Amino acid sequence: MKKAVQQRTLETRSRLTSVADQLVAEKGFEALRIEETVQAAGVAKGTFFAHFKDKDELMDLLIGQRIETLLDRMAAEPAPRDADQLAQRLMPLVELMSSERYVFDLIMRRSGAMAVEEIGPIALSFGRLGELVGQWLAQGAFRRDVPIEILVEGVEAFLMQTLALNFCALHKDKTMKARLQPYLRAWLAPVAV
Amino acid sequence: MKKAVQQRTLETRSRLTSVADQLVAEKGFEALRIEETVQAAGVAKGTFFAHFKDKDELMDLLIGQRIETLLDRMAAEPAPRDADQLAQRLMPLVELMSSERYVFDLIMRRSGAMAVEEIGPIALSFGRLGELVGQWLAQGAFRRDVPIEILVEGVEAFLMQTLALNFCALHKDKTMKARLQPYLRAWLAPVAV
DNA sequence: GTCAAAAAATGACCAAGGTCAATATAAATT
DNA sequence: AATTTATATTGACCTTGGTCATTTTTTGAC
Repeated sequence: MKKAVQQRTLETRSRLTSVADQLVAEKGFEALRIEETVQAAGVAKGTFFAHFKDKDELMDLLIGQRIETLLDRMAAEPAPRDADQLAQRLMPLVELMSSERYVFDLIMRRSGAMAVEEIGPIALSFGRLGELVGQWLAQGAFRRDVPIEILVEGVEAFLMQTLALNFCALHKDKTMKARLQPYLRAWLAPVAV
Repeated sequence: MKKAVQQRTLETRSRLTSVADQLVAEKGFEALRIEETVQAAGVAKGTFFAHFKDKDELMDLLIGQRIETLLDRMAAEPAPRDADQLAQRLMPLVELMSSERYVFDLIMRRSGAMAVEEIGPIALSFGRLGELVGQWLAQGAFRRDVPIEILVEGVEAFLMQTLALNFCALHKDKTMKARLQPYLRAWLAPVAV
């Protein structure tokens, strides 16, 4: 049996991703061009597509990394105890996702995977986010009349709604925190039984 | 003052849209090609882009028309009186939006407009949907502790969540109605005060 | 060290959306 | 009817993501 993956492969791949990450840092995700990336990395275009299925897969990786970093920080702090604290805790993620329309669209496309083998970094990080939020909801003063799993999905739904409205001319007046808070309050408040 | 718009213009535009609509009916939205469309309509490619800013704008029009048709039917029936009836009423829309991944993505991109002059058929139809749902919520046995506007946005958020999960391998088991219902029950149920 | 097979890299090429200077047509003016 | 001006159409060309047969490099076996 031969060695499955060569050293060269790892180097090329890491060169591609780091170059791309650098270019994104300079000019944003939207502006990244594959041609530019491969030139800067010193490889041919075809090489790129031997390493990544398509442009989205690279973007998935780059954005997924950033989400993971945010999740690390979010998980390190003590659990939020009410809806407003939860909204507050989610703000770094909101900020990343609203930094560019392109980023939001890509996350929408990739946060759920059509097939198991398609699960990428973003989908994984959203799975992790769901677990984290689930733990918080189990601890704090939140409603208990609905399965936590459903509550978590609702939080994700409102997160997306907040972002979608952010890219909408008619709703530019409010800050995103001010938009997310009332949703989460109404969704998560303990219910008198 | 000169006649602003020529007869020829209307004819060309209508030929383009009807040909495209036909092609979509045959092969789906995803498979529509501009080149194919202009050939079938007997015009040059440039002509298409003199009539539509880009491919999305044509798709917006075609999908917007279908949504309007659904809304006509939905509005004609008596108001749903609880969350389950509301979920039921929304099913035709869910079905359209889940017919193709492409359709869902386009609606996500276009249901809110970045600028007022960008408001297209889909954004208009979603405005109309919001008003319709608002009227229903004002009539039925729904919670009153939250402004109706927020409730409506929540319904839209859960609609999108339901569809997003539908295109997700991990959640293929449930029907979309079965997924939408618990969200709307938990979101809209009257609250003891 | 040599050789065969597997893995990786290459770049010409393709697909499909989108642009624009040039051209053709229609409408208003004389 | 001729002329001018606004509007509509054209198609060659551009951009950019993506493909694939061919070539180069690496690796394991002898």
